[in-house]
Amino acid sequence: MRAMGEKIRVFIDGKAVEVDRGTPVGEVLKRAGVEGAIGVRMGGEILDLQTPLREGGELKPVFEGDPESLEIMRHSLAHIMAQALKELYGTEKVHLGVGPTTEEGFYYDVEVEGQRITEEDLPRIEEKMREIIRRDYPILRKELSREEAIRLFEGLKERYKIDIINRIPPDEVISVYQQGDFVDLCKGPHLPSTGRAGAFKLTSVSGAYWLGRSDQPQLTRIYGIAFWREEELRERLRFYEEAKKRDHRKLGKDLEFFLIDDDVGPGLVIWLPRGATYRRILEDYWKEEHIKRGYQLVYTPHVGRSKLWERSGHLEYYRENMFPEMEMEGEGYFVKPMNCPFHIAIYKSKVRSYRDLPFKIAELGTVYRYEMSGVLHGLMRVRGFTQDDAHIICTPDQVDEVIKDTLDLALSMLKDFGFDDFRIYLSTRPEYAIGTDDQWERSQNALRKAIEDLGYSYEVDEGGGAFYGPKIDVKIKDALGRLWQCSTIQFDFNLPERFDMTYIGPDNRKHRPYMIHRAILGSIERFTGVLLEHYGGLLPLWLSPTQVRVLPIADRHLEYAKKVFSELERAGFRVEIDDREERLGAKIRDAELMKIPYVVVVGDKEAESGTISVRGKKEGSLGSMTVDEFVAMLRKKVESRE
RNA sequence: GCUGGCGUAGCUCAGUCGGCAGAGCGCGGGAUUUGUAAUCCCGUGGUCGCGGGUUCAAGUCCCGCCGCCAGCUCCA
Repeated sequence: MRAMGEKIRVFIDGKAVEVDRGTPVGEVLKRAGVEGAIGVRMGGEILDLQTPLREGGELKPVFEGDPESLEIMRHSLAHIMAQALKELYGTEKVHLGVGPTTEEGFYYDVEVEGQRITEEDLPRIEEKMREIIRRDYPILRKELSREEAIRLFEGLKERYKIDIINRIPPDEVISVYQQGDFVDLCKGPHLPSTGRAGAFKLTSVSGAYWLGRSDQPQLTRIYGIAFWREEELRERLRFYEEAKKRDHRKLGKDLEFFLIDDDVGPGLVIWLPRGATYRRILEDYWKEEHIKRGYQLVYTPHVGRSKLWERSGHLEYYRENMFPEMEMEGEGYFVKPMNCPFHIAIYKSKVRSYRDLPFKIAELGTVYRYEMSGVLHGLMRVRGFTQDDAHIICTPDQVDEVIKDTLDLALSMLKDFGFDDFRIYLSTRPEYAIGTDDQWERSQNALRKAIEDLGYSYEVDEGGGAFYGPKIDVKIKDALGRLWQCSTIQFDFNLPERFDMTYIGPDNRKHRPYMIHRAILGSIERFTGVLLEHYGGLLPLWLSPTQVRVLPIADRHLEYAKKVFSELERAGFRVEIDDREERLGAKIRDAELMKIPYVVVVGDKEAESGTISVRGKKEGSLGSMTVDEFVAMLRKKVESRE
């Protein structure tokens, strides 16, 4: 394999070294006088010390603690876990799938014959892993021919590994890594020895399909997280504990925002008075912003005739996501999974001139979709939800302007809610697509230009668009850092054709318009879930269902409390009064637990001087002030959406 | 839908080996009139998710279903 005598040049920290082609990276580093590295970065690739260097180039040594080093260490931990499983359950009983790294750790997909691995087994597996780490096996790399590799893994009864080998392109090197008597098919990179592994913990067990396909067998996926230092690991575990408290499902219950009732049905949300108050404020704001931007607001029905969904193509392409058909007077109806056909009916109700475009209609449209029971998740993934939907119909010339305006609206609304950490994705033409090249090019350019003009960075999902058009998605993070799609701006070259939508141009002839679907919050439900987690339940003042709670200290202060209460109410705030016979401490505690932004305490002192004592959930005690001063402070915060 | 785990009072949870279904909070009544995160006393509250089975006896063991949780697959 190694062509003797052939030299390659590498550069390390600006220093040039000449070595034989095929010299292991570790040897190369030693030659360059670099010590203590556990691998190198070469271009986009991370290579470990065991890997023979095939080409010259720039090498960046990777040391413990570098971000790339975690990748190497976590990868080795996956192998150590696999070895532990083999030792615990028998080499021939454990069949390995894949064992990659994740953002915080690693997992391995395995099949253990005749055994069910549960979370109770994890401590035992961890113990065995620590033992393997203590044994400090050197981790050796070997390169094999395809035949040798297949023979090796047939002997080990590793059917999934053979499956992988058969998928490796013919020109790629097949490598295995060995530690002790454990051998695994693997590209690497790995630590020099098992003893170098850092702090880890196995966190959960779940099922995962082989190759990610539901027609393939399901393996057991064991997850772990890993860091170099014990302290970092503990901090991460603490973060998960904290995140549990921020879970919108818990907050939704504690703060009395919403309810999902078993008798009503899974994935169907009931908005309780406090949640409904918040939602009303949100919807009012949403409507105002849309009217400002020239949208017309509409309402459309929740069901529509089967033949409408036939024409729209939903029955052909979307039926498995729809609630089943119902029948009435010999006619079929479906509950709507989308609002588009209704909005199109509005567009088509009149002859439209180019002078009427862009035509922008918006609706908080409640749709119902069948989602598999296993995917339902609080407010984030439900079966009935309200999209903040809009459709924009415009001429080809207006596309740039329309998209820019739409993206600007989307991002400025997200910012009003306090989100500035979002990710923007541009999805382009897939292999199978309808529409002309000109349409695709024009719309993809419009999308790209809008993002760039507004000065945002984005990722391109090449070929990730729908068959009927390209799109921009904006995703925001929940408490655990999981991304949820909220905003979407999507071209549609399909429906205008299907519904024969037209406008009359300046040439007095019919033309086909461009149509854009878009949602900004995505759905009120999901957005609320993300918002609750983002703020840990303490919503900004303008969105808080109760903004102020007035707490009289004793019965005799009730009259003055009521006066303060009505002054605040008259000033336009959402106020409550806690007139229970409880101690102040208890009333404060309850207000804190309900995450009420401000409480106003009134007792003898305040009644006498005509003031109030203010305590903010975030700020703590703010001392005494007049109601007018307090109102001015609140107004400022509401206006700035603080 | 799949794999694994879980389901006990309105909420959070305990219930050992199969042997009388519990606590705190809440809620109702009473006492207390209170100054920045829980006042005290008394009372109230159960189809142990649903249905079947084993057993003298099932919250507990077995089977089926429903729901929830984690992940897979899929999506706003």
